[in-house]
Order: sequence, then structure tokens, then C-alpha cells
Amino acid sequence: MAKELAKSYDPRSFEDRIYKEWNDKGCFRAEADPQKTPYTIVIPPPNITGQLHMGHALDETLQDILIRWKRMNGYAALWLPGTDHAAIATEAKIVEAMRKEGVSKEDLGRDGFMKRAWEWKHQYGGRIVEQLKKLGSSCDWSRERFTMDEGCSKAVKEVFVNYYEKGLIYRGERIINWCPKCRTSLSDAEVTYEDQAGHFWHLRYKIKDSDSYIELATTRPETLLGDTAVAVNPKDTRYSDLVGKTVILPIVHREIPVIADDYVEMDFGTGVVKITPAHDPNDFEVGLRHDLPVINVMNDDATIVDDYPAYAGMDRFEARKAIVDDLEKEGALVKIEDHSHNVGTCYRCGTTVEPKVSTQWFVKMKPLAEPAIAAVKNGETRFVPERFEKIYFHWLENIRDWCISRQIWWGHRIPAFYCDECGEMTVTKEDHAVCPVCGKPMRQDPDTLDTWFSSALWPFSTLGWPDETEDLKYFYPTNTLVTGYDIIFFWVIRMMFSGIENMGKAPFDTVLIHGLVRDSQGRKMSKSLGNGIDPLEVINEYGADALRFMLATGNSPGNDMRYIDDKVKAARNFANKLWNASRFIMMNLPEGYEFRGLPEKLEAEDKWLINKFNRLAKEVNENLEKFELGVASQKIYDFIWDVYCDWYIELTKPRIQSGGDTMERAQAVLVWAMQGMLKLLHPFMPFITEEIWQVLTNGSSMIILESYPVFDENIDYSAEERSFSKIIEAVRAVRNTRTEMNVPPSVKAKLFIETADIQLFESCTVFFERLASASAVQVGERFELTDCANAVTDSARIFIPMDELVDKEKELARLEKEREKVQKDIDFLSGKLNNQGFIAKAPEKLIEAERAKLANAQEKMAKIQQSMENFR
RNA sequence: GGGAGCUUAGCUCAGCUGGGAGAGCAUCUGCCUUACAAGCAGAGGGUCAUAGGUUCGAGCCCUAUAGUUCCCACCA
Repeated sequence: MAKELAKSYDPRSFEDRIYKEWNDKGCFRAEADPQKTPYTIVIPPPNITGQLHMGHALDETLQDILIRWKRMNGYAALWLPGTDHAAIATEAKIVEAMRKEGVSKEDLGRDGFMKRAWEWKHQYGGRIVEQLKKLGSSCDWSRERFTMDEGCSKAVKEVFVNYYEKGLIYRGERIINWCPKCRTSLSDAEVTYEDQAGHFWHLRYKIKDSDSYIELATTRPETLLGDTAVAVNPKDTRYSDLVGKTVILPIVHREIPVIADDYVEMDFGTGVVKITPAHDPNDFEVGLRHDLPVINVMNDDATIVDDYPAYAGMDRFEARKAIVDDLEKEGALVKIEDHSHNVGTCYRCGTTVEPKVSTQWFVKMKPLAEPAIAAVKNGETRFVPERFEKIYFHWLENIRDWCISRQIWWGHRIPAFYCDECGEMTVTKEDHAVCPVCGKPMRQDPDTLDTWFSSALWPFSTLGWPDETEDLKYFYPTNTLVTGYDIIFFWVIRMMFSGIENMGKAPFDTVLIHGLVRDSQGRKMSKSLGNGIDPLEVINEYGADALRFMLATGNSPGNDMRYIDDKVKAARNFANKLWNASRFIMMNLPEGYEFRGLPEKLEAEDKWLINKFNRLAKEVNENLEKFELGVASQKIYDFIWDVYCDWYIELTKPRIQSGGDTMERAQAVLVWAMQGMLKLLHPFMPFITEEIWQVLTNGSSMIILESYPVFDENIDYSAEERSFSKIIEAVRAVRNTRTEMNVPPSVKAKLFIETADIQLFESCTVFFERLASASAVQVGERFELTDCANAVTDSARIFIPMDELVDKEKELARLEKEREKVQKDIDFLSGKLNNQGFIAKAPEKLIEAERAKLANAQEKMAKIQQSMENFR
């Protein structure tokens, strides 16, 4: 397989091919292998209706990095993929599509609708999966699941029945959040509150058998139709004589009582509240306490019911206007004030939610929440970053029962059956129930379950539960859950208590939370703003590797980040850099080159590189371990670009050109480091690293299956690294001096290097010729030279004789500037070392280091002063 | 009303358990040096939001303040 790398980096030419190869060869497949340690991530299942957006791209990239890293580390790494049926969201889309065809749900009937919905799923469910593949996601597709597939459905029924039997699920009439557009109930988590400008309508209700009125304020005058009381605070002396009296409800002219309840705040508004138990959660509670009637005034679509002919059929907001008009006519309207208040809206469609009394199914949360809190408190599961634990605790500690029934068809149907004959109800896993009392066939509850009910079971339902499968035993509990902070409430807490309740163990040990990807101005990407960036377009233009690298680099866990095109470009440039570096080393390798390990004999620069690489491997692993993926990728970037490309490759060029043994040894080190870098980078940039790897190894292996570099304790070239750094520093100093003197690289000059490290510098003269424009280099202990520019480091004084080019005044000024800089260092360091407190309390190691620094600075100072003397 | 985050170079952001402030982009100066101009070599640029405190030593820890973003909350 004699392949060659294309002249320029073009990700489109290989990314799809490589993905297919991985997939075809089963590289993503994880087995329950007792020899290995499992590492499991379950994907946050994207909605089947969804398209890949930047949020997914970030989420999947982080997961893929972790999975690939663990896989290379020898774990049985399972990334379990799948999709979510997204009940309300999907049903809304299907209904919308049908509406365009002029078809309604009712036209099709339940069975017909479900058939159509499944067709939709088959048509669009695969789209997002294909998009995930574009990103390089190394999911085990052989285990792909769907929240409504047979297994997940079985798990849902199992859990429902278990909960019901334990008394954790109940059915009852409660006030719930109702979306008039989606025509279904919603859970508390599915309501988002937003501040809206509104009004306070001050109304007066006439007191029966009296000429006086009681004044109150409301933000929702239309609910007056359902008022069944007026409430005041029991301690409020202003109204104490009214309690127990009756007032006449305007417009409706219904007689309702004045009651006393602590819920009413005395110093807010007039201290009087109209009570509408059917349309306000607080009023509902008040109604329960005082045994008030519940009068529902709205239909499912939030139009007024027929009981009020004047407003019947009007939308609630239309009715509001009409009612305010009528109130005014009746003289019941006192005044209108501007008032902004929090309005609950449906998180899917944005419609204002209507509190509504209805019969629904609920999960009793207290007993489930407590162990879920404990699991994080006792460290069984931890959040990264830790601060999200507070959000988690706060939510669980204040949780109310979870309304799980939805009045839609697309979803898991509630496994409860009713006997119309005798009124019996039974909850069962059977598809068709027969009445246990009268033996008649029963009717199944028409409602379906909240989509998050099935997502809550995802970490174990996907592994085969309720069956005791090998997978379940091996891969559960999973390890890392990667998700955005925006769905902690929806999903993370529910998986936590579901896992603990049903499996006895929390579903994961770590919850890695990431932020949102915002637009370049820091705004949330949204359809309505039209500021969304399509990851697929980015991939098409710059490659998946560039997008992934950009998403993984330069941010820290839990923080939002901005999508900036230049950042992707920079990542693409980095890929290009790596591409060209590998092209360079390969074009200098003999045909069919085979790497056979590092040579016995190594040059100073080789040891310098190897030691640096070894430390890099250590740091990358450490940071990945801490979920500091951005730090890890940054370190790899710096190493590849700066250490390997800008220095090491340049350092080897003379050896490559000279041929022979020294060339061969350089080649080996170049290849060794390249392989190591490719492996370290592979989780971040899987495609380019695989492509280069396969060419570099003549197609004999795949990088995805290689083992990840780790710190090698046997390598210790620290001393060599330190000493070779002197050369680098000296080269830099010469370049610097030359640039400051405006000497173009084409003008070569002799160098005289005055140093105590004669051997070291002598063996490195070639580097000064190659990298510092030296025509010849002489190394010695002492030079007496005039008319030279000077380059000074801790370990060397370098003379650059260029008579005609050296302006003595300028050079002296330059040296003076440098002298001042070093003097500052000396002052700072000696100040520190003369500080008794520092000497007494600072760690010994640090004091030693500071002493060494001071010694270096003093040496440098001596050299600068010598050079300055020469000019006087 | 509670809670959290953020404030570091012109811009976008890193900065791990406290030990002389970093990157990318942008700017300026040189370079087509046979891997790469998607590049190379240099340079400039920061009282780390403000005020106190702890410490031998603070971007980092503590307390207040300001600005900003977000989350939660039943004030009609």
C-alpha cells in the first residue's frame, strides 16, 4: 500500500473514506471483555427531527475525544448511540407537515397517525446519525438505540408498573401547566418563564348588601369568570370585618365569599386577591384549603367555554379585552397600571402556558429525589465543574411531583387500563388488559408519557434492562455523561434517580458539563435570530478535524464559548502545518521505510526533543484525566508547532542532507516523535492523524487501534534538555540582535561564541549556520573583539563582527537597554532572597531555584558589562 | 427575592493545589530560507474591574462594591 500524501491538505478528500474504513473494520465496536476495564458513555440522544447544530458538535466532540482516548488506553470503550423520539417536538412537526397537506390528526385517527409518525421517524431518524458520522463520532453503531424501540418500550412499561406498585406513580386531579397550542400538559421543567410587559387592572367588587366595594388588582382579568372567592390576609385589620362576607363578582354577578388566607401578602397591591382555583396554581391551593369550587372557564385551546355566552369561543387574550371593556362599562374598573411580570411559556413552542386543572399521572418525587441528592453528596457521582452540583441540589431539594402524562399520541402510551363497565382501573405490562372485576376488555389510557420518562432510563434501557444482559452487567454504571448545563433539570436529575431506583446504582460516575456555543457576538444561536452556524457547512469548508479542534480548544468546562470563524481557520492551519510536517519527513524517508525504534546513539537535540515529548505525554494524560480537554489540546498544539516544526525539524535538516548514519538516526527520531504526536492528537483530530498514520506506516496499522502515549519513567534527559536549551537560547539571541540591527537574513556573518560550555557549543555550530545566518562559528573561552554586535545569554556571549554595519552608539544603547532589563531581574531576585520571611517560609526547592536564577542573571550582567566595556 | 458565572493585551479566550502574566487573531519590521505565505524570523502591547484584607509572596484565597450574563422563585 504505497500511498503518498497529497500536496496540500484537503480534508474532503479523505474524511469520509476514513470514517467508512473505521466503521467497516469494526473499530468502534466494544465488547464486554473481562480482560479489559469498561469505559462507557451513553450519548445524549438527539431528537429524530433534529439537524446537527453547534451544540451537538461540541457535545459529540467532547465525548469522542474521551472515548477515543480511553479506547487507545486499552479500555473496552463503549460509546452507545441513539436517538430520542422527542414526543411533543416531533408530533408538532408532523402535525405541521400534515396541516400543509390539509390533513388533521383526527382525520387519520390514532393508528393512522402513528403509522405516519413511524414513517417520519424512518425518513428523518437517520439524518442526524449521518451527520454525527461526519463529525467523526466513533459510536458503536451496532448498538444504536431509539427511545421508542422495543427494548426501551419494555423498560418504560417495567418502570411505570414498578413505580405504580410502589406507590411512586399516582393519578389525580391537579393543577398543571397546559400548552394551548400543543394541547397537552407540561411538566414544571418544560415551562420557561420570561419577563413580559403587562398591566395591573385594579377592579372593585361590590360587597353584598352594602354600598361599599373591595378593591383588588389582577394581571389576568379574564380569569375573573372563574373566581370563586376573594382573599385577604387574616392579620390584615383593614379587611378583618369583611372576612366571611360575600361580594358580587362583576359581569358574572356571582356571589362569592371573602376568605382569609396567609398566602395573601398584606403590603402587596391592595392586599386583596381574587381567587381563581381553576387557573392559578396558588389559587388552586387556596381553594383546596377553603373548599372552594373550581370553575374552569377555558377549553383546551384556551378559548372561553360556552358557559359564558358573551365570550364563548373567544381566545383568552381576546376575551381579556372584551372583559376589560365590560368591566369599565359596569364601573368595576378602577384603574390600569403598567406592570411587568413573569409569564410561563411552553419551552417547545413559546405559547403562554395556561394553568389548568385536570386529571393527570404524576411521579411522586420526594422519595426519588433524596437518594439522588445523596449520590452526589457522597461522591458516587460528581459534576465537572463542581459548581453545577449546587444547581442539581437546588432543583432536587425543591422538586414537586412530576406530571408525566401528555395528551399527544407520539410516545409511550401509559400502561393503564380502564373498565368502562365497572370503573375498575389496572396498571399492567400486558398489551391488552381484561377487567379483573368483571372480565370485560379494558380501554387503555389515551395519554402518552413525557418524552423524558424514557430518556431517564437511557443509561440502562439501552444496555438491555430489564433483562440481565451481559452488556448491562459489564457496562453499567456508565462512566461519563457529557451534556450542556441547560438540560441538567430535564435529563440529568431524572437519569440519576431512575438509575438509583431501578438499578441500585447511579448511572455514571462523572457528569461533564459544557456550555453553549454562541455566535461571534456572544448571542445564543437561534432560528429566530437566524444567527446559527451550520456545522456541516463548516466541516465542508474546513474539515471536521478543524471544527473539532476549535470546539475542544481554548475553553474550559462549563463555560460558554463563541463560534468565531477565525478560530476554525486557525485550527485548519494547524492541521495544514501537521500535514506539511509529515510530508516533509516522509519525502526524506527511503521507499518502504520501516520504523524500528529509537536509535541507541542520540544527539543532544534528539534527547532534548524526546524529553520534551515524554513530558508532553504526561501532561496530556493528566489533563484529560481532569477533563481539561482544552488544556491538553493546547499543549499538543504548542508541541507540534513550536517544538517539533519550528525547532526540531529545522535542527535535523543538516543531518538529513548530510546522509549516512546521522541522517538515519535523525529520521528515526523524527518518525518516532511524529508517531507519538499523531497518537496524542488522534482523539482531537481523528481524520488527519489516521490519514498520515496509515501512509507513515505503509498501511500496516490503524491509529485508532494504537495505544496512547504515556509518560515513560525510564526516559530522563532532563540534564540534556536543559543544556541544549542553551543553544536554542543563543540562536534566539543572535536572531534578535540581527533583527534589531536590521540585518537581512541573506547577509551572513561570522560568530564568535564566548562560553564555558565549549564542547556543547562546538558540537552545535552547524545550528548557528543554519538557524542564525552564521557564515562561520568559532567557540572559545575568551575573545577580545571590537566593532561587534553582541548577543548575550546566561551561558554565552556572542560577537557578531560586522564592522560597517555596526553603529557603536546604537549598539551601546541597545546593550544599555538590555543591561537595565537584567538589572531589574537582579534587583527583584536579590530583594526576594534578602527577604527574611521568604527565606524562612518559602519551600526549599523554590529558594534554590531563585538562587540559581539570580546566579544566571548575574552572569549575564557580567557579560553585558564586558561587552559595553569594549565599546568605550 | 434567592443562586451562579464572568470582568486578564485592540479582539476572542487560557492561566491546574498562591511563587516574576500566556496563546490565537489583529498591529508593526524583515523574509518566496527546496514541508508549509494556511508559512518563517523578530517586535510592540496588560496598575489581571475597583477598594480593603490574609500571606514572606495574590490574577489565583477572604470581604465588600460596580458592571455584565445566566439560572431558579407562586407575590396576585
